[in-house]
Amino acid sequence: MVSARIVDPDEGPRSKRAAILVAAVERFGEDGYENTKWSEVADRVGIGQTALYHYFESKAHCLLTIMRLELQRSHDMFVEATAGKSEPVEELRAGVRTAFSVTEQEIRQMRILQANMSLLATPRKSKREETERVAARQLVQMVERDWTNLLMRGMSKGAFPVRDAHTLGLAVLGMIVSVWRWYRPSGAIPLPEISDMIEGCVVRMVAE
Amino acid sequence: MVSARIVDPDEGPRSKRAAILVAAVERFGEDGYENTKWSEVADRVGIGQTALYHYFESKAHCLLTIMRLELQRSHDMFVEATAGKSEPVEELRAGVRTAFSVTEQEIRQMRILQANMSLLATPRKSKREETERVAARQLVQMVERDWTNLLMRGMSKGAFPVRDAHTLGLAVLGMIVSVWRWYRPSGAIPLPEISDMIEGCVVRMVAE
DNA sequence: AAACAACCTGAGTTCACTTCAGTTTGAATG
DNA sequence: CATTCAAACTGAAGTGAACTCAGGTTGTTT
Repeated sequence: MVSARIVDPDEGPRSKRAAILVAAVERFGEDGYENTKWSEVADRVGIGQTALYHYFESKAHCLLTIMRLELQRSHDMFVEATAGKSEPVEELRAGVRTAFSVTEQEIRQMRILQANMSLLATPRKSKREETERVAARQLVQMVERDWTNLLMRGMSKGAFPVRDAHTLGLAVLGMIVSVWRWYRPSGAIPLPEISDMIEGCVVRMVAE
Repeated sequence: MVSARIVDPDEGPRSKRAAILVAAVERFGEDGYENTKWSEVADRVGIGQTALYHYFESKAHCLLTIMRLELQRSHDMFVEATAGKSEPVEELRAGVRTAFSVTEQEIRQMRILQANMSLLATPRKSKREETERVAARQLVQMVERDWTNLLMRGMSKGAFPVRDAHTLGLAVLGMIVSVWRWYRPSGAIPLPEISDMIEGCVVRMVAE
């Protein structure tokens, strides 16, 4: 089940939290966060608008939760995919490939994450929102460090020419995530082709 | 003068349009569009909130205008910088270098553009907003075509290996503009260094 | 069946953006 | 110098979507 990913452990049996997150991902992903009325999400779940506040402190709190969960997933997938690879170039390729091994739901989550990244910059007034924001921010840094560390390992092993690993990592990551700004499943180019193209680009950028 | 760039030809002598745009770029660029109150922009210019509506139909109309102007500038600079270069690799390098030859005001404009790109996806209700949106959208496509055409020229001349020029162009462009998400003039790495790093990455990506 | 927490609701509030119904300013004209 | 006119501006009122409040309902647990 698609929603299984975004179920948190400590939820009551009649909780609609997961359903709200799924509905919000759909609406925020298709029409954008600002363009989506919070009450539309309630309608889609089949509850009144005010019931949403039983689960999330605000519309922004829901958005931040979606972003945090997606960042957590991205980080976990990266670690899982690159673990146990001894050859730096293979590790690099694996990192790129997992970034594009995603379901349609996850594509929407990536799109939401990219479109609202700047939300993580400024502090939130309410406590629960701020908690999610800080968590998301740390995960962003963790993902950046994932890439930086991968590059540094390759450089120290002599597999990659020595360059500023941090800036190079941000460039690689920036190129990968920029895809979610324009890619649509209905588009002309299938995702595996894009993945191969980016993989080649990243290898040439880093290893030559 | 910095504001000279964003003065339109047909303005009365006491018009505050340019001053509003400058103030809006500052505020939207520092705190973000959503985080900035429209009335704060009025305060900074030294007029009442309602006076803003003499120049812009809405807060969004002002934002779209800023984005359109920045896209126009980016396109014009690209064309100017790459014209007359006969060597594809030199043309490529020139394209990257001009992308990073920017003032602090222009950095803020790029940041605003990147952060609110998704606004261009859905139609606007009011006429003047929609006009700006469509113009901005066409300029985005023009900038994408600028890069695609540059790459195709290099491929047909045999200077670059043949690849899908459109996807490759989007990847190059995506990597370049992703810098404006994290770069701050106060940061540790100076912009010329970042420019050199990206220039090298792009050349390896495209020409090898 | 009593108690309790989880879950939900309609009515009302707030805040920023926006509209309205005019007023002021200053340059051009007779 | 007075008149005219459009550009520029204003305070007060309106709007809509996010949010709060003061309770009501439901299902589980003891």
